Amino acid sequence: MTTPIASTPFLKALSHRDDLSPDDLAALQMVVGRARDFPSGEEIVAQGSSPQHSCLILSGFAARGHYLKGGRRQLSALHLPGDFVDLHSLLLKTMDHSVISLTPCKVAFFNHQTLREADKRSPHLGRLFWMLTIIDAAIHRAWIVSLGQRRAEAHVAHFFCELYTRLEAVDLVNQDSFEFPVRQGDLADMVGFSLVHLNRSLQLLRRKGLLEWKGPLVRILDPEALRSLAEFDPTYLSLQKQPR
Amino acid sequence: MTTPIASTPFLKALSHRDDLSPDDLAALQMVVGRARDFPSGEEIVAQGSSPQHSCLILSGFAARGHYLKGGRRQLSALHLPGDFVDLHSLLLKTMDHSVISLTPCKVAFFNHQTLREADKRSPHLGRLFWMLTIIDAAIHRAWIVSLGQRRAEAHVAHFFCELYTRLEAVDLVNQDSFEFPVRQGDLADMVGFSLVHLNRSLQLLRRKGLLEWKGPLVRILDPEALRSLAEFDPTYLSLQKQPR
DNA sequence: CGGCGCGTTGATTACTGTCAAACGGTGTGG
DNA sequence: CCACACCGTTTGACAGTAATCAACGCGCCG
Repeated sequence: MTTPIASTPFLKALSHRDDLSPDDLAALQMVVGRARDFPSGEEIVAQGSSPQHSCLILSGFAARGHYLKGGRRQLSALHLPGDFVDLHSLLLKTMDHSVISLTPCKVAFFNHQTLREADKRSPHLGRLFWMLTIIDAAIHRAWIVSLGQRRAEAHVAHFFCELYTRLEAVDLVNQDSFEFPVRQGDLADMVGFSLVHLNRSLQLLRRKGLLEWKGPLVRILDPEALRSLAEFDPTYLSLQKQPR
Repeated sequence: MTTPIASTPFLKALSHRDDLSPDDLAALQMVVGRARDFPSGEEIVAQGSSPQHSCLILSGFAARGHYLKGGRRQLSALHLPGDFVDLHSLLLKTMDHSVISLTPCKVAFFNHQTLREADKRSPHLGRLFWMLTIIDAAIHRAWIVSLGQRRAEAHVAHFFCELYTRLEAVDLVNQDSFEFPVRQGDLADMVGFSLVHLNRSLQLLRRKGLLEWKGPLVRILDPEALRSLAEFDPTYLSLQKQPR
């Protein structure tokens, strides 16, 4: 089974940042990869491996996982549909972490060699790939700020502001709500505190009427208050169309 | 005043990761930039600005700073001699954070246009630039893991393991010691805890005989114990020569 | 109906932050 | 040469946030 790289959310993510020339699109067309389904909680890319492919999330949520002794775990990134998850394995050779599915996921794999050829054909497209990895780094920095400086409630608020904004960019938001069928334990491992404490932080936000999270559905009830509580500034997501 | 990009530590950092072809070196030669001195505590690149240049640390220590309301601040990265600090501004347009000097710094600035031309002349060199930004991202993830999962003592230990390894890669380590003339308050803002608590964590490490830090000089007394305490695995620094 | 996975709650402990003051080295001026 | 001010480090006491341990609730499925 084969799918064009032009998965809808991926194209949306790109075209939010820059215009795609016919050349870019042509180069994109030549990059096709096999798609594969993963159940929830599966390892998509293994820590320590040296992938020959980079993967793109077509649907579902995935994360980067770092495992420590004593069973502790930190998730250093959340990836959503349209995210080119491990472009960096193109240059880094050996994975220092693993990529896991947090929900059932459909994932497309792209051969590194093919990606290099696409880059040669359209250097501009190559720069856009570079840009995607740089935006990932910017998101990492935002997480570092939350982890280091925000207390639990504001940290969680910031997380949802980011999620809301990123999902909006790939048209996965409906009015004020979106699907987020992730377990609280996984979110706890992203924000770096215990499940119990995360749960209590969520309740604070709920009781203040800022958001709702029932089953798989999140509703952002008061985006403005949420942003203000989190001191959220979306600049780092680079959601502006500009020549790159 | 003008300096070749071929600052010694920068070349060392690159050649630790891959061989440089004559073409790469030629392309590197054409990229020259003005060097400038900054006193300690100065803003090198301002948050919110849209730089036309990317900067490379020739000497001294710099950091990325994120400022929040209430005077809180998080430093999301530490940069040492040879680090190409804001290559990402080439693609991101507007800075979501600032770059500041933690010590007196000599910094070289490289015009974006020139960098693009060098990339065109040597796509391999361009890939190496990309790689550098990807390694920065890997370091960010390592910091996220420390912030989220390690308690103070291990977090600081991990910080010094990383610092030691990165400085070694640019020949700035002498036996078991290196210069690190940074204030504890700045380090506290990197690891995300209060100055008082950082100070106490340092004392733990000292009392255990793992390291010494007097004035500007750090001595790693027991690297093995330090690594073990921190669960430090240098894979993420990609210090292996491989075709990229 | 029982078991299971996930969410929620309570009680207690431990870690980290905050406030405030003291200490020590260094540079300047009388 | 000493007093003094300044900056960064260190210490002490206390408050507050988050982790841990353990149990309970609840919906879903066999």
